[in-house]
Amino acid sequence: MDRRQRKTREGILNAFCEILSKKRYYSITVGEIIERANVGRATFYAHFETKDFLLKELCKDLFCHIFDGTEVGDKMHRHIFSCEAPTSVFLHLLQHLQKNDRNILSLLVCENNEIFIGSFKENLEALIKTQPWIFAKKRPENIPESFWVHHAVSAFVETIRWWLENGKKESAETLSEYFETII
Amino acid sequence: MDRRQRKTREGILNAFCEILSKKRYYSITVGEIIERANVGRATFYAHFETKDFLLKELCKDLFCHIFDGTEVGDKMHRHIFSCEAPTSVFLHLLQHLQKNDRNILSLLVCENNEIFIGSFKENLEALIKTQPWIFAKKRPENIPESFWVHHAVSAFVETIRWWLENGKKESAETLSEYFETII
DNA sequence: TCGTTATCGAACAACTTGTTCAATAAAATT
DNA sequence: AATTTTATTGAACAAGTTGTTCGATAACGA
Repeated sequence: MDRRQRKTREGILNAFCEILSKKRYYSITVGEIIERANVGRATFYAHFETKDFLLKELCKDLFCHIFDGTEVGDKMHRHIFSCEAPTSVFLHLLQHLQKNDRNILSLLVCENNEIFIGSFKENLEALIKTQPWIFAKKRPENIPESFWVHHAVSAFVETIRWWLENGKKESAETLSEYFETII
Repeated sequence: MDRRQRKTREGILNAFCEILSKKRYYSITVGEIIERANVGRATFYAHFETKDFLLKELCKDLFCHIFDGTEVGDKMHRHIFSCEAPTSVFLHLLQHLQKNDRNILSLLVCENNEIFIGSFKENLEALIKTQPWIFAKKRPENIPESFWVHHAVSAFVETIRWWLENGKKESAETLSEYFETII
C-alpha cells in the first residue's frame, strides 16, 4: 500500500475517532471529518464508500487487535488468552478496552451506535462459540444455546454501559464481580 | 383540540408507524411521512418540531397506555396490574406488546432506535422503582440497586430482541420462562 | 529520470431540513 | 347565517448534506 494511502487512511480514522469522542455518530458529517483530517472530499470517498463503512473499518481495526488469534504451532492462540491467566474473562476484556488509546469505551455508551455494538457482539459471540466454557459454565439446561449467548453478550455490553453512564465510579474488579453475580 | 388538528396528528402518527414497520428510523424522511399522511410540509412542522419529536410523541402514546396508572381511591392502580393476576410480569408485558395494533415490536428490534428503547427502559425502570418486588425479589445483596434495575430492564429488552431476531418461534410463555431463568 | 498513482479543489446534481407567506378551507363564535 | 378565528395548503426558499466528476498537481516507486 502506497505511503500516501496509509497516511490518508490513518488521518481519516484518527480524525473520526477524535470527533467521535465529542459528538454522536449520527450528527457527524463527512465534511467535518475531511476538514479535521485535512484531506479532500474526493479522497475520502476514494477510501471509504460511506460514513458507515468508515465506522465498520474502525471496528475491524479495534477488535481484531483484541479478539483475533494467531496460529501457534497446531492450535489457535488468541491474544485475549495470551496474557496471564485472567480471573474472569469479563475483567480481562474490560482491561483491554480501558487500555486502548482511541476512545472505544465512549463508543459503547453512545446511544445509537448499532454498528459498533453489532461488531462488538459479533466478536464476543464468536469468542464464546469457540471457547464455550467462558460464560457457559453456568448455563441452565432448559434454555437454548443461542439465547444464552445472546444474553451473556448483552449483559456484558450493558454492564459496561451502566458503568459509563454512572461515571465509572467502580473499579474494573468491582464491576467484574457485579457481572459475575448476575450472569 | 380542533378536529382538524386531531385528524392531522393521527394521520401523521399512523403514516409514521406504517413506514416504520418497513424501514429503519434513520432512513425515513419527513417528505415520505407527509406524502403518505397527505398533509402539507408546513402542517407537519406545525405539529412536530422534528422527526425525533414525532417519535417521542409516538412513544408517549404507546407506553402511556401500558404503563400509566389511574388514581383509584387512595392508591395508584396501574393498568399493567388491572387484569387477572399475571404469573409473571414479563409475560404480562409481552402480551400487552403483542396485542398492540401498531408495530411496536418491530420498533424494538430496529437496530438503532435509541429513542424508542430509551423510552421503553424509562417506563420500565419507573415501574420497577414503584413496584420493586417485580424483579427485585431475587436481587443479590452485593450489587447496587441501580445496577440491578439496569440489568433487569436490559435483559427484558434483549430477550424480546433475541426472540424477534430468531423469527418469534417460541410462545410467549416459553420466552417468559427463559427470561425468568436468566434473571 | 519517468511513468504511475494518489490527492486536491472546485464544481456539480440530487436530496434533505426547517421556514415563510399568501391563499384557502374548516371550525368556532356571535 | 354571518363573521371571526384558526388550521391547512402548496409553493418557494436558504442552508446544509451526500456522493460524483474531472483536470491539475504532487508524491511515489522503479
